[in-house]
Amino acid sequence: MGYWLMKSEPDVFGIDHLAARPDQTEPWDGVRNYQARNMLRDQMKAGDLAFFYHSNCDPPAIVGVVQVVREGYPDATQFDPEARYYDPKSAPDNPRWYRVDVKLKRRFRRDVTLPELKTHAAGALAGMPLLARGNRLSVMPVTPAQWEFILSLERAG
DNA sequence: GCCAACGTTGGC
DNA sequence: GCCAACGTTGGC
Repeated sequence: MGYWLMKSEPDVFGIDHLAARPDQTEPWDGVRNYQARNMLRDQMKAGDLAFFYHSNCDPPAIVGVVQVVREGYPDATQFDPEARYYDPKSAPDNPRWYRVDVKLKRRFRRDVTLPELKTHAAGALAGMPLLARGNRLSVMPVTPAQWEFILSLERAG
């Protein structure tokens, strides 16, 4: 089973929005970066777990866990001229962008903030893309060891 | 609100 | 194919 981290801005679509959705499930759409697209399309499997990360807020933090409940399929918003994420260069017979469906698994007992994560950047979380300078990937892999360590941080707080 | 980092675009 | 210009991300 794979582990991931997925970023979203709480003002746009935060964990509260996900919690309010029917069946607490939502398509994770609007990803318009090829590296992230490849992970959504090719690597994320049903049953995989992901940290839900709030970005562009104070403080940025991991706030919960979601589960992939539908594997990669074409992101319909790319074909909708009214949609914010419309991509006129993407052809319906050869979709450029993909999404997965995620379901809220649980909220963290407490937020595990980016500053807290950073205190382990040279230790247990070394090499984590989230902590790399200038990182902008909105979907990224998490190793099993990193996953367990972050859960231990949550429990320790 | 600022700005560094990064990906994409498009002229050549 | 190079690279400058531009737009976006996201921490601060």
